[in-house]
Amino acid sequence: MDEKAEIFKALSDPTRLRLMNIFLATGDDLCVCEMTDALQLPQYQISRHLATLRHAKLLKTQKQGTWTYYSLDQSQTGNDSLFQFLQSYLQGGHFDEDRERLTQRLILRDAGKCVVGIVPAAELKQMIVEKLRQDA
Amino acid sequence: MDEKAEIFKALSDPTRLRLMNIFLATGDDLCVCEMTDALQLPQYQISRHLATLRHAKLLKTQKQGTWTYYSLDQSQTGNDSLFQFLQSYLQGGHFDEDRERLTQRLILRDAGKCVVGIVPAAELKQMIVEKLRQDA
DNA sequence: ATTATATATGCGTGATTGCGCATGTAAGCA
DNA sequence: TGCTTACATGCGCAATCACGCATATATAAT
Repeated sequence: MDEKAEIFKALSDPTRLRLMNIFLATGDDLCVCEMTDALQLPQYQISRHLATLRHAKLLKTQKQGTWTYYSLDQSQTGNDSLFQFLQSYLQGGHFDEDRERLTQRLILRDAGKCVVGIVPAAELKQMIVEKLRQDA
Repeated sequence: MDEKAEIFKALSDPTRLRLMNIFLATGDDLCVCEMTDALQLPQYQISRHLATLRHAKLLKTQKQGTWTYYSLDQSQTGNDSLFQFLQSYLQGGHFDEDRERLTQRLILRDAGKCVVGIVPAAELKQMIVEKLRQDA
């Protein structure tokens, strides 16, 4: 009971809901810099909120060199039904814009992995153009 | 988005989860004294938490004389799916005990309505016996 | 009118929360 | 070894929260 309350407390912040929405949208692993770019918030803020979600056992982490990948923690009992509910429940607001920015940002990945840190919003489009040219 | 966060914040407290569980269990209207007896907490605490849930538009109220009946607010968009999720999500812990105490307490109703205020736990069983004798 | 009852709320307190700023840690690279 | 990069965290502050205690409000009953 207290445990459930802790989970809802973790979901009781707009930034953390935006983070959860992003994970539910991709179903993929994401590193901190990608989420920082998607939500357009200071890195330390993203880090803190991710830690909160991890302590609530909604997310899990996996380190790969300097990069830390976060993803939905499917191992916890009840999380599956929670995630399924959230996926349909989180709509409207700025959720869609976050998803769009994330989609853009993920183009910069190489072989499915993040290869750059935080990208200033002003430089993203140019970098995407270069990336697409390289791939061709 | 902020609105959704507010809803989860309303759900981020053990006592409020117990209250929601009780409403989901009965689907019925309940007055403050009945919930006070079911959760075995001070009246002012129940009142405060109910106000929080009402402000989050999870519950609505309806006055009948001195009694105030609370019930699930089905009119808000998204609440239906939320309630459906919660009903299966809230299990175990002390949720079941609350439901049992509520079932007992509801026996004291007359024609489906509450007719007594807060009943000290020590007196409940005796009152139920009398009530059942009257009904027969 | 007065009293009793059902519910709500003002107030003070200790605890928690989110933010901003700065810095710490750890891994990769020159 | 030293520098850069990705991420985490200590600290102080202002805001919010839940509780306990007492009291206010409102309706009903005598």
